[in-house]
Amino acid sequence: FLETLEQRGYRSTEPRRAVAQVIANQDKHFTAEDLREQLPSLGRATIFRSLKLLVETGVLCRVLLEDGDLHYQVSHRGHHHHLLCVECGSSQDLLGCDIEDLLQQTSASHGFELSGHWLEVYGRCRACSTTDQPAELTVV
Amino acid sequence: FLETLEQRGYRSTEPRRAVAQVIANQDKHFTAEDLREQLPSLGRATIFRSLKLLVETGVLCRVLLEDGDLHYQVSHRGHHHHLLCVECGSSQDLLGCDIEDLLQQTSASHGFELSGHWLEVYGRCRACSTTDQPAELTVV
DNA sequence: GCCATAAATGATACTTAATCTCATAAAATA
DNA sequence: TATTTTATGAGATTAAGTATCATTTATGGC
Repeated sequence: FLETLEQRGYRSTEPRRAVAQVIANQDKHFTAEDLREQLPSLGRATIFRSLKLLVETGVLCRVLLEDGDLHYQVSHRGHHHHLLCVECGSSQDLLGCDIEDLLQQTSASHGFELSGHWLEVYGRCRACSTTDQPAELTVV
Repeated sequence: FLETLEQRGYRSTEPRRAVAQVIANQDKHFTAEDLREQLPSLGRATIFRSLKLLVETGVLCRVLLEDGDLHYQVSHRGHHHHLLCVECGSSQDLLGCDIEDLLQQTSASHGFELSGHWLEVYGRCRACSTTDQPAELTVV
């Protein structure tokens, strides 16, 4: 995580190491506030600055929840999408999705020069759809 | 616009008519703040309450801009997506998109029970891609 | 048309999320 | 280790939206 920073000329500081440590332990998407709770010694601004930096460098990506909330999660490199479980809050990455081609065609037919897109997919993960009772509604 | 309200038992009030009037004249997506500027006589809360109501009843839909900003625009009924021009801020609706089927398949192969999705497509509209110079960068 | 009542409004306080400012502290490197 | 540049933290500030509640307004029965 920190390597990317160094490559770009950013310094390896104690707060940034702390942030890296915490996000590495995160198994779900999280908010800036989540980080703050786990890193009470860090200043507000530092948390946000770090998050911004991490998104810019591609270490984190942003996840749009169904209710409009914006969360963060550790990112796989490159463009990808998320399958977000609306019950347990887990997320899987969607890598082999052919949506690009489809969009390219559709856009072109509207005279539109495609430059990017944002896609989030919501549903229930395997674990949650086999148990009828939503086990952990409070997690999200 | 107002018919929907009446059908649901909401009252047709002066402020709501004013909001309906203004959004009908909107040719692009807009923010709550935009409305406020055009309706300075209305209270803050009323604007937000109206917007919320209009989204719930399907008259408006929310649009996620590339930079994460959330805007509103008049909605076509039913599920659809937007082709958003990143230069002039215009948007076209994408109705005949087969993405559902594709997502359904992809999700299933991940053991995922699909329940919904959110898609925004960014690029340049026909007008902006023919002129090399972005005519109105300030609009968005 | 008038009145009672239920709902909507507006002013303002509050909340939440994020950014800005700037003096201080810490890294990197010479 | 001294210098310089960058990052940090505290707190003020902004922005977007929600909550509260007294006042106003629409609506439906009379």
